Amino acid sequence: MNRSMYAKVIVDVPARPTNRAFDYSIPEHMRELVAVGSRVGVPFGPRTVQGFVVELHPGTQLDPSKVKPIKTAMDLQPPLTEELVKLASWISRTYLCHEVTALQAMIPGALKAKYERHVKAAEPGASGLLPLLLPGQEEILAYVRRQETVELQSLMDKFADDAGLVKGLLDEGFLVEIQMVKDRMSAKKALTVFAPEDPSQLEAWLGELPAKAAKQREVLEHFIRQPEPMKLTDLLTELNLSAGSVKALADRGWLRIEEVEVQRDPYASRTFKPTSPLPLTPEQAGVYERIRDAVLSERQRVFLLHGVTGSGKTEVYLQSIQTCLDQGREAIVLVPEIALTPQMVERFKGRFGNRVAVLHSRLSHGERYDEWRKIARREVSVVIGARSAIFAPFTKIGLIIIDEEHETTYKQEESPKYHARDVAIARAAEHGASVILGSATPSLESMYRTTNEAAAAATPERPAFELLSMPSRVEGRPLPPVRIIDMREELKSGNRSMFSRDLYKAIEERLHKKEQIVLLLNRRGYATFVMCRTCGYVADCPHCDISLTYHQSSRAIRCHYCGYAERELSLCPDCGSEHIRHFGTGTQRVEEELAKLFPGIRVIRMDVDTTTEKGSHEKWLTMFGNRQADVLLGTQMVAKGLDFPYVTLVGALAADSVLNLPDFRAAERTFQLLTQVAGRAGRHQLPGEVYVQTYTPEHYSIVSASRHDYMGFMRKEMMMRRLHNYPPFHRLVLITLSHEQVQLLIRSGEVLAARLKELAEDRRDQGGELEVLGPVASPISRIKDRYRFQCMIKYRGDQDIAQIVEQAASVLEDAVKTQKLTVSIDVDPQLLM
DNA sequence: AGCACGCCGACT
DNA sequence: GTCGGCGTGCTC
Repeated sequence: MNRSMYAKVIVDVPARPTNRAFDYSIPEHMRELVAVGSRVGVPFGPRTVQGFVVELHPGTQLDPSKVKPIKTAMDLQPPLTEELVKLASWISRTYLCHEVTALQAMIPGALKAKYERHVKAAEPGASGLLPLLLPGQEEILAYVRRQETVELQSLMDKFADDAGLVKGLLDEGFLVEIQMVKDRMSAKKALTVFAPEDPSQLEAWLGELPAKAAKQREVLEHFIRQPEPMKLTDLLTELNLSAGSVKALADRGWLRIEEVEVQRDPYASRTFKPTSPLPLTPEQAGVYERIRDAVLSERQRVFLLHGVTGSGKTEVYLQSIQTCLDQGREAIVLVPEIALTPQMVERFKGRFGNRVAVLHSRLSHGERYDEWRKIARREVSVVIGARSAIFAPFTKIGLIIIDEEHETTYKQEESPKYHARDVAIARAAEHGASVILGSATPSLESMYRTTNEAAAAATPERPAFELLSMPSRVEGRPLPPVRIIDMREELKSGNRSMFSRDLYKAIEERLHKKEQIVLLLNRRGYATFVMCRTCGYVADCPHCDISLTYHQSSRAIRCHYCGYAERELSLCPDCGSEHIRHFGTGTQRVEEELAKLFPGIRVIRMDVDTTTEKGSHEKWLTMFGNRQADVLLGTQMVAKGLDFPYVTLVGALAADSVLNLPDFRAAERTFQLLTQVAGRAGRHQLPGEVYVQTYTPEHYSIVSASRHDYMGFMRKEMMMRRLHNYPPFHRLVLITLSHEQVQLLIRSGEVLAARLKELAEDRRDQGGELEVLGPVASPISRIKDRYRFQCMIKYRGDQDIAQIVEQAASVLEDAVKTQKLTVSIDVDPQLLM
């Protein structure tokens, strides 16, 4: 039997006309290496590109003479499972991205293709070429001959002035091009020494050694004592010898030296204290039993676990995972990047030991790749990680947990703009797995899906959720009392400081009692904007539509969108006045103020400016945990998941900072943030207290948060959303156009909106609810010198929105191609910026 | 996305 | 007459 085989390949060319599978034949010798999910190098037009095999067929619809063979097979084992390949197609249809973009998102960065173009000199006289060389070409050719092969780019760089000559040599065949598609990184390998299978042989050989070969003798004796394979470098250091002696033994065939893959284990040097399951409270037990039954049923079930902060959700997760593992299945746990702290990792490693792989953005390329390989080889059965860990290449998933499910980090802001929650539900359907969405403040979208109304409209694609509740904290500790402080009153009484009198007193008291304080201010830098008091000039970013933020430490004003920075202003660039003032308060300024008000106070500031360095996040938290600081001051990142027993005071310095954002979710975000940060206080023996400073003390999000009243907030917010046709009642698609020229942008926006409105009209005639808003300038109307306009589609139910959006977007195809207009489509956007 | 092919202006 | 500009169209 010698029937040919064909592969359908999605090539790594993210463009509309190439967003489909291309057929390739599989050469005989590659049959074993090419499977669904493999990466292959394929000829595509005049070049070679990487692609993913998505189907295998015994035949092809095309004229077989047009079908080219696959050039290289890049993997021994396909990095993607068939299920993931299918999922990529679902993602591309659901979120309107190129299929290859979805596939790329599923593999670690280390496996992203790296294209290399090399050249070598042609065989002299091979084709009877006459040496008709231009001046200078001889020199280039000689250079290439000396190097054997040269990377094309480096050759071009070296002979930059004569790029045309290089091209000429290539065209006329004096130079031959070799294209390579390579991994960006391969597994780390180490030479490893192996003893023979039968160790008694070593004893015999020991006698055969010449008397003077003392070092070789030592090596043999070592392997008699310890026959396990050993890394060559370790062996050399341990026995203090040179590689020669080991090689001599290998040459005799007594020992074997081989390259073996080694793993970079970021947690290798750490030991984790094993923990055993804790006894569950009746409340936890009730929830756990529901989940256990669902996991054992091997059917897709989605639970929304609403548990107040400190109700012991993590223990329920751990025991549910245990059930899943006992069944021989695997589990994925997603946590927000920021919550992926050593505290969290420790709990999982402590319970499941080396069956856990950890994936987060702070790992190096190589470390991340190695953790991923452990998953691919099924050496682990639990993955804990940030958003992209949802693509863990497991084959028998029993349980997927998304902790803090309301967090916006689960929505990827770049293409593919997927939501990990929806991907989790889709994977669960394939695996017959259960999903737990856990939160103290569930998103309205998830909460809505536990209602009867949603259940009635449920489809296999969008199943209804089951609500589980844990309303009490473990050991009956009360939620801390929350005091709302009206900052308008403070101002009236002449207090212009960022600390209200009550908060000031409370801080003083904690310092006295040697207890700890967490302060939240959702704004980094020193001041929000810089203004001249004489003429009103405000320092704006020259590339974005946003004011510059003053940073005390670098004495610079910076743009938080594009990174533009300039030196602080001493004189107004417009009027030359010296009256430059910094308005608004950022974390840096609070830090300074604390030092002034409470001499000797020890403050740890945590924001993106102090936590970019690898391991810094952990370092600060460890310091705070060891009570080496009195105050932990920071942005959102201090609100999540931290658990320190001596924290008895939490202060939210500007509760309305999020509330005033131009986003329909502003109230929800405010409620979530306040609830989360309040949950940091009084988690252990010492009772806690929370102060919320605000200029809008009557707003329902702030009042509800102060009463720990999620249900009250949720009902009120649901009403608002229903009234304005916002999610969860309607769904959204945001289309953002950007271009350097406003005029072209406005024109394109109008063309797009007109087409959308036409299509919406048709749809409404058929009974669909769908409205089109815009075009309007985006809230941030310019970023990095590009203006931005947006259109929004609000629609109801399970309409096929993809079709409409694609049809409408196609009217811009010309402008995209010829004018460099960019179109970005965001299905279910989380941010409307 | 690249890259080649193809059709019109300023040069030997 | 040729070199080279970048508009147009295809890639199994």
